[in-house]
Amino acid sequence: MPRPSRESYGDQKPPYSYISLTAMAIWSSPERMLPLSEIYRFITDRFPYYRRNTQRWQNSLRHNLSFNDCFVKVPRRPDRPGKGAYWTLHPQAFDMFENGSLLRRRKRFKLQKGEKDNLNAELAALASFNRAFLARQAGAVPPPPAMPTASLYTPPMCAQLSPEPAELPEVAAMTMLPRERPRRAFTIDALLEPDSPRLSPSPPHPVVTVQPMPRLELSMPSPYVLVAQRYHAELLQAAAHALRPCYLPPPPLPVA
DNA sequence: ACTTGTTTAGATCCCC
DNA sequence: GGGGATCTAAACAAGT
Repeated sequence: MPRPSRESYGDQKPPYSYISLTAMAIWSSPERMLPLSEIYRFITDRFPYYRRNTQRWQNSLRHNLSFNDCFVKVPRRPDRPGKGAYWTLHPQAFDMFENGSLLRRRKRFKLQKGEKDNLNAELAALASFNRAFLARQAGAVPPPPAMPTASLYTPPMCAQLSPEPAELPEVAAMTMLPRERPRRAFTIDALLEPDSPRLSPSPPHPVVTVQPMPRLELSMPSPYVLVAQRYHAELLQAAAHALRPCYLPPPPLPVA
């Protein structure tokens, strides 16, 4: 399929890849994770170009989410039912943009086979936990299985959890499309700089300030779970609260 | 029925 | 020119 010329973004199309746009959307959320529909909304809110031909670019975006290891699908919390999972960025993936630039990736982010297997196993276990949680809420007998992995809850990892979500950079006014490719670093935080009224007339050019990319500790174990950890912790709290009378300890199973 | 997610395929763009 | 990154299209399965 013919790809639009690189120059064609000049009139409308932003110079950012779908990966970049998705990363922006995810990064803009308080929990650093969003369902697909919210990612769509982020993009259409800020880039009028994407209000057209939605089927085309949304298909591409979904393809990117699935295809690229830099995006991690986190099962929904049982107390937040809805369609589709949440999507988050693999923390190590922040390193894949040159100098934090969203314009072009330095290198495709690829998990090692083992890493990917572990990740999938943990997320599958989490999804399984959620199903059991829901079943139990619905009155089913079997208690939720043990939480997915020790790695998520071992003290060193728990100690890294911040009590509150990381500060949210306000969503930037990004409704105006650049006429030419910016020549300076284009970081997620720069894009998400302090808000301005979203529906007010856009400035003639986007205001882009250069800020250092947040450097993440790449040495931390299971780095993808920074978001999932908080998610799990909340899940446990919710479970303990909602099911206190019967959740701890689980009733003994009837002996057949 | 519609949305979400996965996979495959083929094309262009861009850096080396 | 080769190879990686990106874009687009399409088919299909699964979930809501």
